[in-house]
Amino acid sequence: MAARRVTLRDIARLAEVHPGTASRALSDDEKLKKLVNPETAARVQRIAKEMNYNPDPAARSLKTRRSHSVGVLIPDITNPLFPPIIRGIEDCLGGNGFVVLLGNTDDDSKRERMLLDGMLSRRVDAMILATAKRDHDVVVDIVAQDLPVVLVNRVLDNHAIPSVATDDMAGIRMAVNHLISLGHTKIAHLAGPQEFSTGANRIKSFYLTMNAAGIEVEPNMVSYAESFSQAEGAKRCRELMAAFPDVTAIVAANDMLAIGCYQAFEESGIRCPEDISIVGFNDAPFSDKISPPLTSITFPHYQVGFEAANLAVERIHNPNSATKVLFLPPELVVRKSTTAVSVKLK
Amino acid sequence: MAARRVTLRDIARLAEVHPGTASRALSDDEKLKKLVNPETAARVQRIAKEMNYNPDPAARSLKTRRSHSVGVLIPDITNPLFPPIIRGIEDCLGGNGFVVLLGNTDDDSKRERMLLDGMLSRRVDAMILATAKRDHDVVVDIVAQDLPVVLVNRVLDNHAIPSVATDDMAGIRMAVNHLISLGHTKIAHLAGPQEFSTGANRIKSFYLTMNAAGIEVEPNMVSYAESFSQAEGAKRCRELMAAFPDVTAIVAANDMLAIGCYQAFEESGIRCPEDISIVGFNDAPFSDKISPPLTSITFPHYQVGFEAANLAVERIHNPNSATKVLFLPPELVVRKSTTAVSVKLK
DNA sequence: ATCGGTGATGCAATCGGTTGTATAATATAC
DNA sequence: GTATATTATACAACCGATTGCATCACCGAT
Repeated sequence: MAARRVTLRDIARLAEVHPGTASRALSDDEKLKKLVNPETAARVQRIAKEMNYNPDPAARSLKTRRSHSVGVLIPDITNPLFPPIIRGIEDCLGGNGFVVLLGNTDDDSKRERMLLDGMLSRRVDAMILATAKRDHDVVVDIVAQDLPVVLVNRVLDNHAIPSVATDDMAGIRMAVNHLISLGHTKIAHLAGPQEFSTGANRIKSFYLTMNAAGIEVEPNMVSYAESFSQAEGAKRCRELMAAFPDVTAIVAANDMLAIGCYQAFEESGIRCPEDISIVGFNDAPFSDKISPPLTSITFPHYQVGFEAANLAVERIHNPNSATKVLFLPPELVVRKSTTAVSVKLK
Repeated sequence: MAARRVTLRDIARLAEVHPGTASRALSDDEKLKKLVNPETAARVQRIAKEMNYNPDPAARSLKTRRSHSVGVLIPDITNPLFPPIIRGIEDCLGGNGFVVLLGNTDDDSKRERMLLDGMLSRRVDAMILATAKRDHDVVVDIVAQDLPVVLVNRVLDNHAIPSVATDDMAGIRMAVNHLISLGHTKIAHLAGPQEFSTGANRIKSFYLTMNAAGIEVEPNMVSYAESFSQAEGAKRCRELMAAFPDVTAIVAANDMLAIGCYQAFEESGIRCPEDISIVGFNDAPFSDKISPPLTSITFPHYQVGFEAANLAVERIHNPNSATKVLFLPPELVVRKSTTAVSVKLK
């Protein structure tokens, strides 16, 4: 039946006040609200509730330039890393009366542009970017619009933008030190694509940690995957194993790459963890179910999303609030893919 | 800098026409557009493009009651079944100029209500419900508002609402027949919760298929899980194995339950597939990576989402279009968790 | 020359809240 | 008892696009 929506004028009429007064009585803004007599305000509020009044967001946003919505851009929701992050974002935002506009960019800047435009034109109150690329085109663009932005899962080198992420460097440090403590020294790194901050930070930390332990990294014992995919993992692992048969452990830049390695191991009859140990990164939801269960670096995905949304809300309410950069600690989850180094029988 | 947004009046001024004329020139509505002189229209359009004009959605939606956004309600994005569906929805919607408002209900009707209200008050043009519950409270509520609704991943018994899903019955039929063709006759069913249409349809199909094959299902050889979780799967599987040690195969209502069974098998030293075969449902992303890789029923998740969105768009443009109910075919993916029945050595 | 018709455009109301300013009513001060 | 604050409310413009209606120019027909 679609009964005509109840409007501010309706409740004003019932409360026998002017719409303007009614508006103030229902305002969240304390400054405005205290302009109206408490009794009148109470009456208006009661009637509004009785009538189940909901202000029209279009009308409101037309005047106020506020949409109570936040745009979220991620590479691909199909990547198991993102669902929990999104979930955190949505929970926080929803709790604050905001709604989430979601877009998948596929790391394609044309798509990203398009989605962003759509969101900007819909007057989102803030943007949360979970894209991991290191270029900041889009970011500066948004900043130029005076729109709050929060990065999630990555930070800018200069920490100029509010961000929430895990500490990639610390994570890799834990991974490497774990292997070292098991007696490994011939450790290879299967690095991710370098245009992602995650790929770049992890490789950096690998070198630093190895050096700190006094272990020299042989040239080419770090291999670069062109994507965070299983196929690339397998391919690079094959090359690595062929070039360095005496490697006893691999630090993979993420779980997908690690799983690709499993495949390469199997092909060449290498047993994991007996012959080689491997540790992943991200602790993807299935990492504990594969065989052998993968030792990995986990971090609180949900909280990362939640906190990012929190920062966004803070920024919306106070655009001049401090530019916080939050790192949530990673943790090492030891499973069955790593074990003490054994003397290889030739 | 936040340069003031360019408005319809701006381009009207530049094109030296009245805003009303400009509006018509830029309208998608052919009826309106042909009211204006083609030359004038072209000029207006050119200027609009040059000035990078974007109509304010708030203003537009205030007048037209259209928001060009669609609400999507799912139980939990963290459930691996949903990301590809969401992705399909977003791709289709985005291609049609709509934006997605996403909400996670956790199958909690209070949460669902809240999210729905938020979306309704934001004047979404349609709702897509991926919640699997069989009660239709929310649905009737939306229909009462004259708002297009599409169900995804489930259908109503009476097919009264446009929906897109896979054919649960056909899927289970394939699973059961696969086991039968491998020589199994002592087949148990680990059923899902019955308040979900998926749980209900799958159990029904199990009985039908077994009967059609002339195999009698022993009482209690169908066990009811209280949730689609690994823990429930393990628990029910233990009970089942204790009560029916001679069962040679299990049809699980979904992959999570099947994985729970793996755990139960391991506890009691039952080998899969040597001692027992098992089939899952959904083909979750990790089902091929676990050990043994799980035989499962797959269906085109992405397409299901895409088509659902398509239906929604169709409904938005023509509310009286036929109430389509689309079933996308499931497929059996045979992996290593099922094998020909072997004579058990006592 | 006049009229009806057609095509193109201008005009103005409208969608539903918000908010700066004016006004009225009451209280306080002298 | 008049002047001045103070408080509560009313008024009206406004956000930016849409659309029914009015208008006007120009056409061919009579």
